[in-house]
Amino acid sequence: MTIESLSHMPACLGRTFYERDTAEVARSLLGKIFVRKLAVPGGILKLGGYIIETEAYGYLDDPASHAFNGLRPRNSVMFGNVGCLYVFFVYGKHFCANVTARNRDSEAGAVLIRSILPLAGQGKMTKMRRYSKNLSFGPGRITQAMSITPAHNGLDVTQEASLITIHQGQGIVDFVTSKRVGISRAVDRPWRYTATKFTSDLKIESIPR
DNA sequence: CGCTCGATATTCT
DNA sequence: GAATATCGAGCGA
Repeated sequence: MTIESLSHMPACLGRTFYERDTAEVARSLLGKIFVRKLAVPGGILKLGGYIIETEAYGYLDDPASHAFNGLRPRNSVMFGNVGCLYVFFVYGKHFCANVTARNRDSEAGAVLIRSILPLAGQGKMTKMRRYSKNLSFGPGRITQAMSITPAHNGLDVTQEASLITIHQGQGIVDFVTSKRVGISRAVDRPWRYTATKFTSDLKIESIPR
């Protein structure tokens, strides 16, 4: 199955979807459809794809989380409403996109969107990337391919009218859990989730690096 | 294929 | 001053 256009999408996921344990939301986001509406001459172009890799970042229980040391200018969105986009700048060069999520007992948390399997707008994403055919496997590559910047920090992804939304997808039939990458603290937490098979006949051989 | 390294803003020590 | 939720170039095999 392939989706040529994203013009007939189910309603985007509501607030309550993100009001659960951060790790549970991270796992649940696998197979959902991430949509970026891009203003182009003549209308709106939809870029989108299946979320196939995520990581959960908590609060006081997670020394690797930006929120661990408390509220700062950069991480303030992690302490705000759930279902909002948290975009941050890393290594002086790249942006990473997260969605805030936590249960009612926690005060901060977010899910890093690490990889997306493109379904629509591949041509535009290729132009945005320019230097690589790897469109959207890796958090920095996703933000470049879909033109996501700190200008979108705090965006509410549960509102249909938002430039970035997340929708119900086909679901997945299998995924693997592993350790998070690119961190040096709390390295043993199994809070990375990678889809390995979808309910449709889509095939994911492996995520190229 | 794998390894090393530069870029360089924000935060931490 | 050091580390960092990354990526891609340059190198050798």
